[in-house]
Order: sequence, then C-alpha cells, then structure tokens
Amino acid sequence: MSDNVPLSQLAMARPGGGADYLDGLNPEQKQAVETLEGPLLVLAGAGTGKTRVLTTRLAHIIRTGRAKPWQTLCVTFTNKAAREMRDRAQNLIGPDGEGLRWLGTFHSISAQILRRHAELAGLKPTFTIIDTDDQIRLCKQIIEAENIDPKRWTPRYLAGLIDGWKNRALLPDKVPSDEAYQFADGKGIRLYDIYQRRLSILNACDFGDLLLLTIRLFQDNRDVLAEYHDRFRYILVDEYQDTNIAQYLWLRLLARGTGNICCVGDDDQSIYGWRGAEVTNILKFEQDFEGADVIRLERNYRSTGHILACASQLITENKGRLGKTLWTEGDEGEPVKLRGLWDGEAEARLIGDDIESWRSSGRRYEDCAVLVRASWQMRAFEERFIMLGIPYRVIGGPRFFERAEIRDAMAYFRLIRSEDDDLAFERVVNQPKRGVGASSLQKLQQIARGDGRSLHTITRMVLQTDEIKGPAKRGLTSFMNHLDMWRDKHHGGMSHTELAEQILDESGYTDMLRADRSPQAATRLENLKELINAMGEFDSLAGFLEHVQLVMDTSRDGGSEDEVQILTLHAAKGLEWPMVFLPGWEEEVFPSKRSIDENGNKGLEEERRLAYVGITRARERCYISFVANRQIYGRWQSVIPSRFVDELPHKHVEAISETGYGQRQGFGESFGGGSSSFEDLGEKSTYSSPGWKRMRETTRKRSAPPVIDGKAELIASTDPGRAGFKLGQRVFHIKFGYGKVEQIEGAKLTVEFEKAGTKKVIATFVEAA
DNA sequence: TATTACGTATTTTTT
DNA sequence: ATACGTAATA
Repeated sequence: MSDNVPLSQLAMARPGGGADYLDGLNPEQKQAVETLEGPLLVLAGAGTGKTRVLTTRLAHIIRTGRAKPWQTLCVTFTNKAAREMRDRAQNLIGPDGEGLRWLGTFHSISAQILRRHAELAGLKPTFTIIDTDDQIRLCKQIIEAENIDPKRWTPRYLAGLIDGWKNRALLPDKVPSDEAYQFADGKGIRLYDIYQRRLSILNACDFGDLLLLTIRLFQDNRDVLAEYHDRFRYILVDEYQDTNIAQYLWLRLLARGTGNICCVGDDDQSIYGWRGAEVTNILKFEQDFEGADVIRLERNYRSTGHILACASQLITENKGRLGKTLWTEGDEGEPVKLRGLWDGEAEARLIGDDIESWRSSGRRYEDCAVLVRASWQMRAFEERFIMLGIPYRVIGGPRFFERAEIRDAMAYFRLIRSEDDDLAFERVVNQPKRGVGASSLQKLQQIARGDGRSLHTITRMVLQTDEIKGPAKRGLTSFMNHLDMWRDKHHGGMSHTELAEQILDESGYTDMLRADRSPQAATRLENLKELINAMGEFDSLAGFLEHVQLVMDTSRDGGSEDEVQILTLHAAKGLEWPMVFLPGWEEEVFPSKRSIDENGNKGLEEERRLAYVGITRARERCYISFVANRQIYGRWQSVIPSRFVDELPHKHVEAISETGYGQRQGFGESFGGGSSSFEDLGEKSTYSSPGWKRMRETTRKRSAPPVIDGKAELIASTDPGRAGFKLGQRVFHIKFGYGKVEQIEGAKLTVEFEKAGTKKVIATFVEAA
C-alpha cells in the first residue's frame, strides 16, 4: 500500500507517531481512505459519513507524504462544499493544508487553468466570465439580429439549448444533425455558432465554456496536459453522481496521468438531471475507469431505523441504480407519520401546531425544517407561521449579486478591466441616463457587428465622426472620458475600493439612486456600500471580479437565530434536521407533472430520488403529508396521494387521517370557502431584504403591528408587488402582494381585488425593507 | 420618459 | 391567479 514511500518519510509525516485522524472510522470508511492507487468509487449512502471520508483521505495522502497539498486535485460542485472540504481538511492536516491550491469547483479550477494558458485557449488572460443573465441577453441580441421572433423563440430557450449542448461537451460543429434544427426552423446550430463567435470577440466565457475550453486545451496541447498529469498525483471528486458529460471528459483527461482518481457519490441522490447531470456516469464508473474498485458505505449515522427503512424501501422502486443497503445501529425511533388532510391550509395549520408543541417540549425551532417540492408551496407555510408567530427562514431565493444595482456596479468594474466587454458596456452606457437611447445603441451595435469589433472600440471611432449627434454624442463622450479616466487611475495604482467608490459617484449612479425617493432605492444604496465593503476583502480588482463571477460566497455565515427553515428539497441536499416535514405528496405536485411529462420514467425516478433525499434528511422524526384539495395557479383542484405514499413500507409508517379522507370515496367533494388569509390577523410582519452577509436568505420576521393614525398615504401601482401605503418614512406592502390599495381609514386598509371584483378590508402588512 | 396594458410562463439551482 | 417583461401609449 505504501511501498513507494520511504519509511523514514512515513514516520516523519506523522507527528505523534500515529495516524490519529483515522481513529473512529468504521472498516469501510477506513478502507475508502486507505485505498489510494488506481480508480476508486466510494458509494456513500445518505448519512454514512461521506465528507468525513473525503477529508480524511485527503489528509491521509498529505500526512503520509504521498503528495504535497498542491499535488492533489479536489473537485466539488459548489463553493460551499469546497469551503467545507478545505476547512475540514486543514483541520486534519495542520499548517501544511494551506497549500491546497487545486481544491475547488470544476469551474473555478478550470478558470485557474485557463487563465494560465489563455492564449492557447484563444482568449486574453483578462477574459470575463459571463453569467446566466448576460448569456440570455446575448442570445436575445442574436435572435433579434437574425430577425427571429423572440416571442416564439425565446432567448431563454436558446440559452438553455446551448447550455444543454455544452453540458454534453458539444461545440457547434459536433452537435448531431437531428438536434441542430431544434430552434427557429433549423437555425439553432447557426445561432450557437454566432453565439460562440460573439463570446470570442467579447473575450468572454460562459460557465460551460470554462469546462469545454479546458477540455479542448488539453486535447490540443498534449504538453500542457502532461504538465498537469505530472502535477496531480491524486484526484478526488465529490458528488460524482452530479457530473455532466463535459465534467466526465474533463476528469478522464486528467485521470489519465496517475490513474489515482477517487470519486465519491450516491446514485440515489442524483437530483440534478435537469441541469445536465448524468446518473449514468456513476453507474458506468467501473467500465469507464478500468480496474476500478468500488467501496460501499452503508452504515448510517444519521437517522432512526424507521426513517431509514422508509427511505430504503422507497428507493428500491428505482430500476437504474447500483444498489446499497443502509443500516443503523441506532434506535428504531418513532414510525414515520403519514397524514392526509383536506387542503393546503389544514396542512399548514397542522404542521404549525406540531412545531409549536415541539417547541413547548423544550426543543428548538432551528431543529425543524419544511421541505417542499416547488417554491410556490412555501407561501402557505409562511402565512401560517406569521400568524402563529413562529420564526422562520426561507432558504433560497434571489441572491445578492444578482440584484440589478450590484450587476450594474459590476458592469462598470468589468469595463475597467476588460474594455471589450460589450455586455457590460450595454448594461451601463445609459445607466444612469445619459441620453444614449435605444436608437443610438442600436446604431453602434450595427456597426460593431459589421466590423466584428467591440462597442468600446466602435464608439471611440464613431465619436470622431458625425454619425451620432446631440445629447447621445455628449452622453457617449462623457461616458468614454470617464472610463478612460478610471482606467488610468486603476493602472496608476489607486486602490480598488477607492476607485469603486469614485466610479459609482462620478458616473452619477449614486446620485441617481439618491434622487429616487422610492423605498427600494435606499436598500440599493446600502447594497452598494456592502459591495464595496466586500471588495475590501480582496487585494485587487481582478481577484474580486473573479470571485464574484465564479466563486462568490453565496452561503450564510452560520444561522445563529432560532428559526424553522423552509426550503426546497433540492436546497436540502447535504443538510439534516431532527424533525423534518415533507408536505405536498400529491400526484402531479410531487412527483412533479412536468418532470414526468418531459422525461417520462427517467423523470419519475429522479423525483423518487428527491423523495429519498427528503426522508433521509430527518434524524428523529419525519412527517409526510398530502391533501385532497389544493389550489394550484389560483384554481382549486382535487388531487390524489402521490404514488410514493403507497411505496412506503406499512411496518414503518403510522398513517393518520385528519379529515376522514381515506374512508371516503373519491376526493371530488368540494371544499367550501377558499381562503381569507388577510382578515383579522391583527398582526404585522416585517420584511427584511437579504444583504451581503446573508445572500441567499429571505427573512421575514414577526414584530409589533403598525400603528396607523390616518396619516397614511397611498402608493398606487399596477404592479401588485409595489402597491401599498406609506406611513411617514415607513412603507408597507400588502402581505404577499395582492390587489390594489383603495382606501386607508384608521387601521383599516381597503383593497380592491380587480379580477375578482371584490373589496376586502385587510390588516396584515409587510413592511418594505 | 413614465405609466399602463398585454402576453406568457409557472420545478428544481450552480457555476 | 400572479409576476414579470415588453410593447404601446400619453
């Protein structure tokens, strides 16, 4: 096992003489850590200590001196996972762990490699990495330029198509001909080709390109590949079941070096098929990597026996799987509780009550989670929790750096570093307004396209002529002069935070926001301040941009507050709670109708894996529920229990009907009433927007009701999200944004529901951040 | 340039 | 039913 390492080195590498980090591992885990040569697949079931094995293995490699930290390649899918792995590995390794330079996501490692060999990949080293939003904007331009109706053929669809091809490592010339004609009567492939050309002119990459260009770099430059073969003695891959074809090829190329590749994953937890993950990668591992060993981790340390039995039984219904048998030495615990209810409101009520009694038995809110299939299901729980005063946190939602003001600021910074970044140029050339309207921009774009040069270059040329006149010319001149000035300062060594502040001031961006008296503007200014704060953590503009474009830390800094968590099943992967609620187990909701419609049995199996992930999040208690009537897209529908419900083992489930449902024939009996969630709540809730430190969370907290003294002022808007009223400096919106505010009288707010033609008095408001 | 009207989609989320 | 983006209109 260790015969190619001198004994003396082995001894020296182990301070204290023993491999203490191996203590407490079970035999399979230990084997997974110590099987170092050749390809290895570690099939790690839910709760079997996967991360521990991964980090211990890394520590083992380094502490036994088999490789230096910078000679190991460790790949994860998310930045969060990368961070966790780094932290835990460094703990085990000690000061040596600092050198883990090649630990990161597929994309961040690819970007690192591409920056080093940019020219060989056909890029300049300052290339920009564009995100989904830019990608869609680019697609839109291309569609418009090709005179295709963007309503029939949406930019989003094209972007999705291109993404799909890139996930499968298909460049325009490799797309199979039967797929090439999917878009706009046969123009799909051409548009893809134009898209790639545009990117190259912009000196930009999208996320898929990071992988694709790296693969091509390795294929076309054997010497470069050899260099990395030499460097990477050991390769570790986390969540292998989520790899797409491009990532598989990427790994194959690199693994051809030493062949020491260890992939860890669980085929039963592959839930990202819709974004290109191929379960087949993990299913075929033994064929793909010759001489591969497979180790199964089946001892579960997380859940009780009943919970584990339910999950295991359910997942056996899937055909395409490698198969594992999870077991535990722990308690049987309580059976999984299965409950049928009348409707979504009753479901939310019951779960709310359960949480309250859990809390009054001395447990904590933060030990509970509600896991839903789709985010629209969250609303019912939010409403109920607000009413009961249960503190909760919604995990997911829009992220800080996807906000418009942050993206605008970033566009300015991008232009400083990479002037050919047309997407950034277009975004801010008239933001704030400089008189450069749609027609001027169109003119510039037309010339730029004809010339194959960037907007920045073209603008400079056009300004010498009289092609653009009047306010547009003045605006463009000022914009260009500012850019030149900032670029000079940047090269002159001004600190990037100071420069950033100047840019935002001198461009007029902050003035624009200050002039805007709407409540959102204040938040935006705050956000920009936080952006600059965050910049201070980096030592250069380049470092910061790379981070935001790629490695932006989107996770929270430890939730210290005692709050119930509401999240989607997808977002729940990798997490666990003592008490887990799984509501909405109805056919067409879960499993999702669309998933089955679009992907048939494959889709169904992925939904079942999602159910498996859900159940296995629970440590002590698991509550599954379904209803007979549910409002979906505003319509009441009779729904039937999910097929997954019937796949659970009776022995481990306690089924309770809260409604008589189950004894009755059919579900067609209508549920009278509908909801009137606005009335008589007598409570107020506060909406606080996610800030930099809590990028991915939306927090709504309950606090004292607002005092309305008649001085309130209407904010009318056709946009229901913005309709509301103003009370001094404070702005309130109707909870969850229904209807149009019509009248305010004392504590009574009258709202007109236009479509329904009814007026309602409501007393529940959400204060704007 | 700001407001209003209209059309469309509406699972999941990362990089 | 509703949110969002875009086109049409004042």
